[in-house]
Amino acid sequence: MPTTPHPKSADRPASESMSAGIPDATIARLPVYLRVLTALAESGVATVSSGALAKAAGVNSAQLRKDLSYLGSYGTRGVGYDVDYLRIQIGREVGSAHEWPVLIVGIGNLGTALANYSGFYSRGFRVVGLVDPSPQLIGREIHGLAISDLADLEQVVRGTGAVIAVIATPAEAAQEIADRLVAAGVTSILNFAATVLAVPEGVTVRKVDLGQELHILAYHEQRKAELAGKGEP
Amino acid sequence: MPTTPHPKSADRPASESMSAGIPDATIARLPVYLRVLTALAESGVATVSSGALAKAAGVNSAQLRKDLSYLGSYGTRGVGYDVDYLRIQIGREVGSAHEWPVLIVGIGNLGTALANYSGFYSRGFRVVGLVDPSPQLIGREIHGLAISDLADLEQVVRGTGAVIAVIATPAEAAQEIADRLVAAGVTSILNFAATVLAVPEGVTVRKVDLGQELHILAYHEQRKAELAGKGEP
DNA sequence: TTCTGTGAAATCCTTCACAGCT
DNA sequence: AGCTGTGAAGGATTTCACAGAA
Repeated sequence: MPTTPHPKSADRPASESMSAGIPDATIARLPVYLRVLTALAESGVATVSSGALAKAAGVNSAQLRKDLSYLGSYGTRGVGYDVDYLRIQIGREVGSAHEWPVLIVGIGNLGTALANYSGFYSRGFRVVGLVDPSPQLIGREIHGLAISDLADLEQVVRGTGAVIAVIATPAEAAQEIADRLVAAGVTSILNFAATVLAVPEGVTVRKVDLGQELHILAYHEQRKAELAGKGEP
Repeated sequence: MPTTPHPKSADRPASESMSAGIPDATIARLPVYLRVLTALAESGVATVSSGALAKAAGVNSAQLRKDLSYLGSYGTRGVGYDVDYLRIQIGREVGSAHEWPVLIVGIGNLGTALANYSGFYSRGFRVVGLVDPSPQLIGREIHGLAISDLADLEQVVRGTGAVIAVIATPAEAAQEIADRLVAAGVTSILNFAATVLAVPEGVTVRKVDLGQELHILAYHEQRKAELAGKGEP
């Protein structure tokens, strides 16, 4: 999985009332199921078995059933799952019932790609703010949304009510921006910068490092090459 | 971690000669250590303890020591690790001794961002091919490299000798492109398209789904909101 | 004494296998 | 008869805690 500086130690969150404690690994897969279910619904499929859904999502069917069991018992034994109903249930759990306002900081190539990424919109995220320090970019629009000056970061955060922000700046700038975002009220950060962010307790950071992903592939390539060197069975 | 359709079952790779069997979780962290070590070297630091390195990399110090122990015993008890030496060792293991030629398919916003991403170059990857079907893009150059016609995909793969490819196309096109890449000799794919790729045994796929990452953040946000509802300790 | 290297314990995740609805 | 829901087994990863080298 993407190497995430996890919520670390964290005292057992005390009150486990009702819908608590879904494993991170599971919530990472829910969006995949959601996408497959959407495709099925569009194809007019009304019910689906765990086996079929699992295959389309690229996971083991037992895993799929266990994942869904964390949400509740939404299937029918002997039949399968109702596509539309399951879609609603997963969507609710995953947070897309909510419309999340998202702020993107750093409108370079990557930030622009993210601002244009339609996948966000269709999954309940609204890009409500674009921020960059470059005078050449400030004022330009992407999908009708004007780029704001980095100097006004705090006002943009407060004005949009965004609690989720994406950092797509050079590594050098990332920590300072994270500090300012957190001070202004952001509590979740998706970090594309190649640096480890220090944030206070209660703020969640997920890191995506593109070079890192390639490194992992390169490692597997190297292993393959080594294995090929010695006689294969 | 990034939700990766893992090499699945995979028979125990038989011959465990010398440097075999490093856990995936560890190799996912090695690039992070590498980056921190590079920064330290540039700051003129000659030795570093596991505690300091771990803190800078955002991991537990026991974890860092265990990770490094898979590579060998490169530290000195009572002292720490020699920054330059450790850097070489990790670099070798992680595959950056090799210069990996990489092909990018789909030169939209994301593909362009990737083609411009300097992080690749500095870590031993060379973008040697850019491919897109759009007549408006074919022939344009990014950093002196011209975009090739998707129709010529196979020739580009063979001509460059790339075995690692990045797919940054719409989801609909991804599977067909993956099939063609594999047929032409590519054995590792980094997939940004929002779809599960089916590939033959022996081909490694890593998937990065940007919307998915946001979903996970949204989930944590929702949990925070729920917890805030009931009296905090 | 300091800090690494590593068995062993603890935790987290996946897969199996089967009881129980429909 | 078919397919879900889930204890329990099995793996993998993380953390602990301490023996041992400098």
